[in-house]
Amino acid sequence: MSTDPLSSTFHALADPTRRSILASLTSGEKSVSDLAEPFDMTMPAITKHLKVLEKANLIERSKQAQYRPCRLHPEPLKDIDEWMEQYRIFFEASFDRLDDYLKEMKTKED
Amino acid sequence: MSTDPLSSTFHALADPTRRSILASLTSGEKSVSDLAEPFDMTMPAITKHLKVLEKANLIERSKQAQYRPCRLHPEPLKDIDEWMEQYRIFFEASFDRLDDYLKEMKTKED
DNA sequence: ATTCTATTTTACTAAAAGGTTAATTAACTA
DNA sequence: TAGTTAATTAACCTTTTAGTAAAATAGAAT
Repeated sequence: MSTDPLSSTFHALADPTRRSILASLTSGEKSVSDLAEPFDMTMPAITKHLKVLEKANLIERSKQAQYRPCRLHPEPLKDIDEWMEQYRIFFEASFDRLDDYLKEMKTKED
Repeated sequence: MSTDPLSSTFHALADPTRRSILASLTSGEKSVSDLAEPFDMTMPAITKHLKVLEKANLIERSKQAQYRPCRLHPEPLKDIDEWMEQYRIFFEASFDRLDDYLKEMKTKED
């Protein structure tokens, strides 16, 4: 896997378990066991998924007694949102707006 | 890699070469050789990257003589954009708006 | 001090990713 | 028809991923 931030973020999101963990964190901080509960998977597997999310900077961790709670760190999602910007014209555009855009491109060529 | 559409899309985007190929296609249809030109990589490697993009439905291909031109198919990006929706409150929100949101959540609990 | 609970680390596995070179296919060109 | 160009396939290699089971760590509770 490439190590640039955008690649790390996309990679972390390319797994349904990890996306589900993130969604679970939208309702607040959670322990590892809480996060693991919905999945038919051993704890070490969850630990690994959390490491991937942590390396992508999508979660932050702390310590409370023997717990290592996780919370959402949404900044990398903002970076993805900004990366998407260059494509919005292609998927958000009405045909009219795309047509305008293509005409604009042509004008710049002259 | 998981085979659900969102995972395929995120996986395809988790590589700088593939993101660069997509960006290159924003200026229109391109042949494989055209797409390969900026990279210090053999043609089979590019062919593989194109297959990943194609499986993720991010590009479409056609035939013109001995060429197999690619064009952008942006729909899966729209799906990502929609998936992001649930997180916008966390990364787009002013602190005030996030505060409102959290109060709203609390209200729902009662 | 011992035991229980929460989590991580280690060691191992199988499959997938991302690249290579060499061979192959397909269509144009002289 | 022979040769050239465009692209893919086949075979191979190395690293990473995603999981496991078993052992280790750390703090809480009895």
